[in-house]
Amino acid sequence: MLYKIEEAAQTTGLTKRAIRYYEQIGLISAPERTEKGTRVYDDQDIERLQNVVTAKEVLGFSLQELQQYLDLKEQVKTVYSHYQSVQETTMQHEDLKQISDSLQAQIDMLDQKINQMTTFKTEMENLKNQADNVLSSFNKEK
Amino acid sequence: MLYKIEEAAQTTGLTKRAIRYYEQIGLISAPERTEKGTRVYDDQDIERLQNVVTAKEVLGFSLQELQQYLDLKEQVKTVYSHYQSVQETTMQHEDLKQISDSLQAQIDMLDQKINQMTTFKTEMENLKNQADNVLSSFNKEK
DNA sequence: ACAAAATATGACGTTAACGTTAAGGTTATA
DNA sequence: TATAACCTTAACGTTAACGTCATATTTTGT
Repeated sequence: MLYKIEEAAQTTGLTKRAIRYYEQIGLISAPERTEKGTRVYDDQDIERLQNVVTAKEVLGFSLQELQQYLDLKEQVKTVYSHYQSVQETTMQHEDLKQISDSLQAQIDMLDQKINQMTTFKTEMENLKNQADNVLSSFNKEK
Repeated sequence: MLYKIEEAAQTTGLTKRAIRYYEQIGLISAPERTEKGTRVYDDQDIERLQNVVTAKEVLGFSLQELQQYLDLKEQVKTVYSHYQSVQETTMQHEDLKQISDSLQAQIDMLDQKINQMTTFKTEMENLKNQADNVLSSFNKEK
């Protein structure tokens, strides 16, 4: 399936302006264009956009941070797809270790956030129980 | 222990400007002042500041959203502490149900985010394994 | 084929969340 | 006690992340 920017906006929940902006700052790669310059998005493009939206919402990253996060993912995929010829490329042992370390840092950070969120959630659940207690004692008195 | 704004900034990782700004927009309550107007923070103040910082980082909320989140918590605490006299106050059954529903909405949202984050984490772990695989095959060849 | 609707590229506007500087009071310390 | 280091408010500056025209092309429905 192919989509123009309006449909892309609808399905991702972004505005057209935001999509163009993301393209402009390099957060997403430029999609194909028609002969005369109209942007055309395929399913993979849409999927990536969705991914960006979700990551932004969930991780609470700025677009810059998001950029780095996505770049890191891209790097690993590149490395892995060129796996066989990796010795011949400019990819150095050091670079790979760098990537691995960055990934570990991201994992640790996610872990921390997940733990903190779980704590918040527990707190909220306690609060809700308190509220519901008051509510039920309310109902008894009727 | 009592702190002036500089120390409060150091221990929370915020800037002095940010702390004053948070007070200004009502995100945190105004601390005590000395005779001549210097802000003085006690341990509870600091703890609340820390809480704000963590919540902002982890939840990725805007200060407005954070405001509502904190207000909700405050509401429940107020309700619960006035529990016995709740019938005599202006607190209506409807209001309580409203609060309970808001809390549930927050809980659901946290749950979604936790799930998504866990997904992201798993993805990162897979990527790291890939990177480490390449690394170890690198080492074997030496 | 032509009007209406959608798209493209500027360019300026807006809001949140502070940063920074200025001009004064205050507190600590040598 | 003076003076450096810190505090205060006020006001203007800055950056990110778009919103909102404006103007020109393109695409689409009839």
